[in-house]
Amino acid sequence: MTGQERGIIAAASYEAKQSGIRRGVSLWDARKMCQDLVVLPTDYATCSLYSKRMYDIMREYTPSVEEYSIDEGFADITGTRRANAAKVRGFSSYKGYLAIAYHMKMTIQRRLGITVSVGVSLSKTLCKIASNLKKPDGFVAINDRNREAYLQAIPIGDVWGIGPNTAAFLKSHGMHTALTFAQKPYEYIEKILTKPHKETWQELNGTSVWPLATTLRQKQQTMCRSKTFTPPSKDKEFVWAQVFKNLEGVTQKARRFDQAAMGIIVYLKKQDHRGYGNASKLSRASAYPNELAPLVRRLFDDLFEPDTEYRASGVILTNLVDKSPTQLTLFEHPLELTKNRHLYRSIDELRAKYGKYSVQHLASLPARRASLPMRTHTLLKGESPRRRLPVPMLQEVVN
DNA sequence: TCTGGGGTCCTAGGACCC
DNA sequence: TCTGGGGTCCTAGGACCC
Repeated sequence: MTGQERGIIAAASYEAKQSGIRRGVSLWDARKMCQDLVVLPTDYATCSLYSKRMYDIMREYTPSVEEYSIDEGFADITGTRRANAAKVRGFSSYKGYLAIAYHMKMTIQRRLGITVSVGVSLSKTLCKIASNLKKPDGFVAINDRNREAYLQAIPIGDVWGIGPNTAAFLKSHGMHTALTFAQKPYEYIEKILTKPHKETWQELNGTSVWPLATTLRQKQQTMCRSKTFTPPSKDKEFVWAQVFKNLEGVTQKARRFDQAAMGIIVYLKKQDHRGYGNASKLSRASAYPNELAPLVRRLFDDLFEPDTEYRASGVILTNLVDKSPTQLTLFEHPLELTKNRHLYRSIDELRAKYGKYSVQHLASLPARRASLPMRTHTLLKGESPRRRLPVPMLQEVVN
């Protein structure tokens, strides 16, 4: 089970799931459910190495592979029977496409030493259902003949793309299983649902409407940093420091990917768990907190209500663009921009070398102090870089 | 389920135009 | 006074996913 760093379970082992522990359960509750629970930190590096190897194997069978997430992908093997015939001949008693899928599953298992569950079917949604049926070592094919029998046993809320809201809505209309939903006439579905769920209906009925996304998305469209603070706070300057910390984090991430934002959203979460946001457009793309600070502060001031408890804050960079050739507007000073570029390149290098808390804007210190009382200072003193850190200069911009 | 963090896509409705 | 018909673009927020 992993999820140490966030206070909730990010992924649960099959043993843990037997005790009722699922993704999203708080660590507190999880420990209550299972006394000898083992919680591990997330090992992203190892996971992505295995992920890459798994996708490489899948591509040995077909070029049409979608890397849906780190541990879940789609492969379209339509039309590859001839190409794969020699490879899979005599390997199993399966024929045709099933023989290819089974060979793929067993090759992953043999080379990587992990089991995977495979679902073979007519659409992505049906494949999801099939692969979920016999985890962790499943091999299930859903075809026209057995489709209804399988769908009958699937609760409507377990269908990929049908979340809690739509599940409740469909139940109120008498649809409790994937089958009762899929069997409604399309004219009826069309009246009560919108595009995504109409498409889910088609996918459940064996019509594939979601093509595979076979090319990796090169750049993200938005980036976000958010943090829940415990306990919640009414203290405006504390909450502001949290916002600023998120601003630092999210702009650093953007710089790492050579992207910059044309828009920005500041949001705060109240005790009702709802987010309240304030958005603005930028005249020019930026990924520098000192440039963005005055604007972000204004957005924050407009948003913040006194005597209100806030439990989380976040900053979202929107309309991200490639940073490389920055277009200046008529009245901007190239000198300032160059200064910023050098300044933040140095800051990013220092952080890479001495840790992410080694350099930070004064404005976000109150937030850091609350969560990491000692570490900040130890790092600053212990590692003492020769040059003076440019932090005071940044603070002026903030205020 | 007293609920973390990081994303995507879709839609309703307002602003604005002819 | 109360007013048509049609279009586009943008934004806030909902819903969902891992």
